[in-house]
Amino acid sequence: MAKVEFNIVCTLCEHLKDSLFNGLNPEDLSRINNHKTCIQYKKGQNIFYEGTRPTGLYCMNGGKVKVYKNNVQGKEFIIYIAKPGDFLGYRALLSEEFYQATATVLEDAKICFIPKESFFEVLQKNPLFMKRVVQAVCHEMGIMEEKLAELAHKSVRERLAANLLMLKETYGMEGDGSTLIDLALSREDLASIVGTATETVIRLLSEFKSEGLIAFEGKKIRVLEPKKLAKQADLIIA
Amino acid sequence: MAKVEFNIVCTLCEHLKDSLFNGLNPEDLSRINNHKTCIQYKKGQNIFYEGTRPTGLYCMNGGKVKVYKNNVQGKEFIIYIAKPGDFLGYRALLSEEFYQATATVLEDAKICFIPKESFFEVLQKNPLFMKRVVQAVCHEMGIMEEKLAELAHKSVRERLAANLLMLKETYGMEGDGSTLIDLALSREDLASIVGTATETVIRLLSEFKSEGLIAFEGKKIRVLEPKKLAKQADLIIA
DNA sequence: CGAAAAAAATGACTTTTATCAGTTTTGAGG
DNA sequence: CCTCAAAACTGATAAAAGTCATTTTTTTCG
Repeated sequence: MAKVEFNIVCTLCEHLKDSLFNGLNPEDLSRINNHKTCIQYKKGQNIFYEGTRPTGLYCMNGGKVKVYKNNVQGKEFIIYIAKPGDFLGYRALLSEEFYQATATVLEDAKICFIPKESFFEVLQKNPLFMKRVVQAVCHEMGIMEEKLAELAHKSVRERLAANLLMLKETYGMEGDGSTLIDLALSREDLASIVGTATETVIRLLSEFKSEGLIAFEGKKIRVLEPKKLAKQADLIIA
Repeated sequence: MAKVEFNIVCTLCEHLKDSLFNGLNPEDLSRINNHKTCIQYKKGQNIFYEGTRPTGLYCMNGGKVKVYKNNVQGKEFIIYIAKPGDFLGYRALLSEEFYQATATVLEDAKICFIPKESFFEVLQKNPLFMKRVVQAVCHEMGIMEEKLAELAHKSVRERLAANLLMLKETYGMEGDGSTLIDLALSREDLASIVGTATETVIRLLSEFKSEGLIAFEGKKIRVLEPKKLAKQADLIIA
């Protein structure tokens, strides 16, 4: 598949406000802008592969990308799902290690690539930017600690409920008193997020549906009763 | 319990070489040194609590400390075990959030406390130090991603084997062709590391023992057959 | 539009692991 | 050295979740 480039100026990027680049001085932003390459990806294309060396930073301008690890049997575990404004692959870049995960496009995406050198230059010149990146990384790490504990001690039902609420927070679109999770996830992907088998997710989703907690809307899920879902997630009873 | 202080000079600290402070210029190291408070803790004492705000950085000079989260039912999940030279509580400090975990002494410990201001001052003045901290945080995050995937898709037996090998790498003491894990962990703590029930750990450990993979030495575990243990962990067969 | 492939769903069955209840062993402190 | 409590261990049982096989539905694309 040929790479389809597109063009955009960082200062005019509609997602700048959601990005770590927000607040960067014009000079540094233009340095980023002048060195970046912007590419359009189709669903299913890979951005980077586990085991390869990062050569720069990806910055999401559109679409959704899953970042996941494959285990020996080929089972996926999705670490996170990147949306416009998010950085992609910065962990391995900053620790100067190989990628430990693979990134694949879930919904057609526009992604800008900033070469390692330009990113590091701006990072080193700009302590405030560095501080914000560090804060973001450490915040991210806190989320992972949370996930670890959740994975260790919660049931699949609880984890599914918790993850639906999390997806609702991040990708939710409000509408007629409920929230649509604006993310076309397959049951298999949802299972890879929760850390369980596809069949189990299917069964639990239909339970949640018959209990009136959620509804299906095409490939998407609508959260009808977030509070009841939270009860399922929090093990208040069990 | 009264706090027992002790005194040590950073430049003479035997664990400096294992620490992120290693390579710091004398001026900055003396700034750290002049502002630190060093305290001795007994087994069972807490260093900090989940939900409180960090006021500085802890730097381990002796002993072992577990950092863990409690779930609703009071079940622990141990995120990591800190040893001399390690920083403690830097994640929440850097992201300027509350502690998300609690730290409790496993083996009598000597820990130096560096006030937030001094740490940040050195961090901001010293880009190279900042870079090393960022690298360390990002490396740590990679380990967590690994753990997440492991927790999601490996069986308890596999996880126990993997964690024994990990503990061997970090706390191992070589001796007569095998390695002693120099860490007095209760079965309960080991279960909290693996993310399972105490009884399950006990059963699996005695299986590993009867298969000749490990041996018990007082409260400690000796790894006899790391390769066979790795086979158990890696799901090469299953 | 229609055929083929992919995804979702359902059912039966098995395995893993948690839980509970009880016993034995160990270790700390008087 | 003895007592008591905590930790380690054992066994039985139940629940949760994975796996496999099969069907139904949806999607893709020639």
